[in-house]
Amino acid sequence: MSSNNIKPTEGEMEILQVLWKKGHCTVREVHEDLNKKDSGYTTTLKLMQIMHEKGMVDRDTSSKTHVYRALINREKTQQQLVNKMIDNVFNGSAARLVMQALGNKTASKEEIDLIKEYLSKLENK
Amino acid sequence: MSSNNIKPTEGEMEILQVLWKKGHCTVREVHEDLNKKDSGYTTTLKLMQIMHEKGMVDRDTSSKTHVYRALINREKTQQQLVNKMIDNVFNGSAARLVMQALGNKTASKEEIDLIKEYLSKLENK
DNA sequence: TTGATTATACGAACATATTCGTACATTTGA
DNA sequence: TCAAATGTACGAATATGTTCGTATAATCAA
Repeated sequence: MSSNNIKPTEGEMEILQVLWKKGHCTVREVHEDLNKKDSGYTTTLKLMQIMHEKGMVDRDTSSKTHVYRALINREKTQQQLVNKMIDNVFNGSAARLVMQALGNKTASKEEIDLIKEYLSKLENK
Repeated sequence: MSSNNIKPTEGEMEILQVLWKKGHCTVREVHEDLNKKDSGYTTTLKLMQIMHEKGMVDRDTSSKTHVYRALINREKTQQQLVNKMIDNVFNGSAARLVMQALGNKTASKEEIDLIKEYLSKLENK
C-alpha cells in the first residue's frame, strides 16, 4: 500500500537518517553531516536525486540550492526493514532477533529499562 | 577477527538458513527446501559455489554429488547483521530496534514471554 | 564586471549480486 | 548397453547500487 513499499539501500538509509533528524536539508548539509571522507559531494547529490526519482524524498527547487525532506515515514520504514530481517536472518522469530540485539554491547542498562517499560505497556493491552 | 567479517547477501542468507537448520545438504536439498519457483537449480548451485569461494561453506566432493555445510557461525553472523541494522537503521539504539520488533505482528504473546524471561536473566548478572 | 565558488544535471565507469544457458561428466535404469 | 537423468563448472547476461568526471548555470566577492 501507499508509497511505502520501498526498500532503501544502505546509502539511502544514511541519507534518510539525516533527513529524519533534521527535517529539511540541502545536499551540502546532508553531505557534511555524513562526513564521508571516502566519497565526494556529487555522489551524495546523485543519491539524493535518485531518491527523488523513487519518491522517497521531496524537494523545493524554487531557489538554486534545492531543499530536501523525507517523504517516506521513519517508523514504517524501520518496521519494514526489521520485518525483513526477522524473516531473512531469524527465520521468522522476532524473539530471537530481540535477544540477539539485547545481548550485544550497545544495549546499555538504560536501554534495557526502556524495553522493560515498553513490555509492561504491551501487557496492559 | 577470524573468518567472520563476512556480510552474506540476501540470497546467501536464505541458503545459510537451510544449512544451519539441516547441517549437511546437497545443492538439490537446499534448492528444494527454498522451493523458489522463480529461480532455477543452477542459480542455487552457483550461489553455493560462490559461497564456497568466499569461505562461508565447506563441501565434501568425494562423491559426485557434493555435500555442503555452513562454515560461518550462526549467532555471530546474526549478531553482525543486527549490529549493522542498529547502526544503519536505528541510529545506534538497540532499544528502538527491539521495540520496533516487538510492535509488529510476528511478536506473539509467547515470544514476549520469552523475552521477559531473557531480560530477567540479564538483570541477574 | 568578471573570475572564483557553489549548485545541479547527467552520462559513464565500476562493483556486486543474481540468473541462466550450455558444455561436459557421472550415474541410473530399462 | 546406452539413452535419460542428474550433477558440476563456468561464462555471460542482467539488474542494481555507488562513485565520479564534466558540462553548465547561478551566485558571490573583490
